[in-house]
Amino acid sequence: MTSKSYRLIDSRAEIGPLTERLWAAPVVAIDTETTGLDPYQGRLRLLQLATAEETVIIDCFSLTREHLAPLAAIIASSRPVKVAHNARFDGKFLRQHLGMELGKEVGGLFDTYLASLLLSAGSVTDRHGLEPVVARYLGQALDKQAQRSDWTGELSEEQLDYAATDASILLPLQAVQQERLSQSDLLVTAALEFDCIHPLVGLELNGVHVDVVRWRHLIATMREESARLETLIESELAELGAARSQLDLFGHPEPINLDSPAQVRQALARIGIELEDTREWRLQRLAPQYPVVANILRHRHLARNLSTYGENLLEMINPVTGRLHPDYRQIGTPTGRITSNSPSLQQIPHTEDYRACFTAPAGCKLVIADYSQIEMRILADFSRDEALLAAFDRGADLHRQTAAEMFDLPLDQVTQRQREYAKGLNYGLIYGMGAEGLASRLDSSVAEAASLIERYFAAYPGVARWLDAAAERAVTEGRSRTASGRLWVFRPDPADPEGLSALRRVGKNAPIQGTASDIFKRSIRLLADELAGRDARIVNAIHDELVIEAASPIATEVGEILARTMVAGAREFLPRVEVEVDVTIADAWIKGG
DNA sequence: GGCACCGGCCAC
DNA sequence: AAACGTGGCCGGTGCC
Repeated sequence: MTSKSYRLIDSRAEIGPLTERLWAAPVVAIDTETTGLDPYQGRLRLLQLATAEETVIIDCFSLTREHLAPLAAIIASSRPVKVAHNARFDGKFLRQHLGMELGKEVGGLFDTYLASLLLSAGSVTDRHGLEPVVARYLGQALDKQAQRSDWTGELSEEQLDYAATDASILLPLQAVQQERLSQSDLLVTAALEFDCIHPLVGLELNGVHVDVVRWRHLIATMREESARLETLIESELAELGAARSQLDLFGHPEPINLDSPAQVRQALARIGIELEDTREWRLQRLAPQYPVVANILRHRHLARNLSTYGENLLEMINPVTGRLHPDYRQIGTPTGRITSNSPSLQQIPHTEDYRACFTAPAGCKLVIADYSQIEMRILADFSRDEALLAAFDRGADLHRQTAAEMFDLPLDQVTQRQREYAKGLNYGLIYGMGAEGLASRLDSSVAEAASLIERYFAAYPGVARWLDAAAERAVTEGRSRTASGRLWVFRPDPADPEGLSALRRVGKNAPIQGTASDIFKRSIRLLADELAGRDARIVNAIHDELVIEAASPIATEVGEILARTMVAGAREFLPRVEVEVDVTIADAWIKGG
C-alpha cells in the first residue's frame, strides 16, 4: 500500500516547496475530508493531494486560506490535471473555505465518479461510490469505514491512512478509466462533463432566492381552499349515500382520507361509480357529471402541491445563505440530463403563482433563457428532413404550424391552447405514441387518429425514416449514442412482453434527449466562462433553460451573451439546423412571450 | 421505525 | 387505453 508513505502538512513553510513539486507533476489527485456535507455549515478538515511521487495531507484546521494561497493556481489550472471522485463536492468546499476554483480552466479536471457513470452507459445496477468503482476498475478492496467518522477533533492514524489512500488510489484509477473511456469512444463526452463541474459548483453555491413571504401566502391560500373542499366533499358523499358506517371514539362518522387512492375508490364505489383506479384522466371524464368528483380532483391537486412544495420547500432554505441550494446530479439520467433534488427546482409548477415566488434579490434581475423547441431541431438536424429544416430556416414556430395543419386554420388563428396541444402531439408522435394513445388524447376514433399520424409523417418523410431507423438500431445494436458520443447500452427486461416496443421508443428518444443534454452542458460551460468577472451568476438549470441572476444595469447585456452563447453551444453539435433561444428579463422566474 | 413499493402527478 | 421519453417526490400501505 502506498498509503503509509503520506506526509502530514501543518506548517506554512512546507506549502511553497510542495507547490513547486506539484507544478512538475502531470496529474494530481485531490480529495477533501469535511465535517459535514453542506459547504456553508460544514468545515474543511483535510485537503489531500497525491502525485506518483508523494501523498500529502494538509491540515486545514492548522493552516489558513492565506497560508494555502500558493496552491490556488494549481487547483484552478488546466495542468496538472486534477483527479477527484465527485469533484463537485470538493470544489464547493475549496471555493467556499479556501477561495480556490477547482477546474476553472478548461480541461483541468478528471472526475472518476463521472467517468464511472459514463462507462456504465446507463446501467441502473452499477454503483459509483469510490469503493465499488475501485473494486470494478482496479479489482481492489477499499475500506470506507472512516468516511463517516468524526473529522472535527484529533485525527487517528486510521483516519489519516484512509484520507491518504482515498487520494492516492485515484491515480491508478484514472489511468485505467482513461484507457476505458478511449476504448469506448467516450473521451469527448467525458471532456464535456468534466468541463461542466466548475460551473455546477458555482450553481450549487449560488442557490436561488425565494420570496418567503409570498410563498407562505400561497401556501395559506391553498390550505384554506383544501380544507373547504374537504368538508364539502364529505357532505357531498354523505348526501349521495356514501357515508361510512365506521364511527370514531366520539360516535362521529370517520371521514375518508382523500390522500388514499384506495379509500377514494371505495367511497366512489359506494355512490355507484366503479373504477379500476382513480387516476386523473379517469376522474376527469366523470367530473362534468359528478360535482363531487370535480372537487376530489381539485382537492387532490391542492394536496399534492401542498405536500410536494408547501412547507417542505421552506425547510430546505439554507440557514446561512437564506437561499435554496439544490443538490444536482450531473449525470442524473442515462441520457445525460442533469437532475436536482432537495428541492427539485426542475418540477416547480409552471403557473405564475409558484414561479413568481422565485425572485431576483434587490439590485438584480433574472435573465431567463431557454432553447426554442430544441429536441425538434435536433430531430431536424439528425433526419435532414427538408420540410422540418425549412420550417426552422424561415423561423417558423413548429408547434403553431402543426396546430394550423391539425385544426385546418391559418397560422395566425391558432390559439395558445391549440398550440400547446400541438406541442404535445409533436413530442408524442416522434417518441412513438401510437394511434390508440392519440385517439384517447383526442377523444377520437383510432382510425381517425391513425390517419392523422399518417398525415403527420407524410408531411415529414425524413423524420419518419430517421425514427424508424433509430428504433431499428436500438433493437439490432442494443445501444445508442448522442452527438457527443454519450453511450447508453439498453438492458431490456426479457420477461417484459412490451419490452421490444419500449426499446423501439427509447431508441427514438435517447439520441435526441441525450444530444439536448450535450448541448445544454456545453452551453453551461461556455456561459460560465463568459460571465466570469461580471456581476452575474447561473442560479438555475432546467434541461433546456438557464436562469441567471444579474446586476440590474448589465441585465440586457447578459441577455445578449446568453442568447449568443447558447446558440454557439448548440451549433457545435447541430451543423444543419437553425437554433433559437428565447430570453426574458424579469424580477421573478416568469417567462415573457 | 426504517424500507420498499405503489398510485399519483409535477417538470422538460 | 392511458405504452410517449427522462426524472423527483409525495402520502399511503404493508413488511420486517
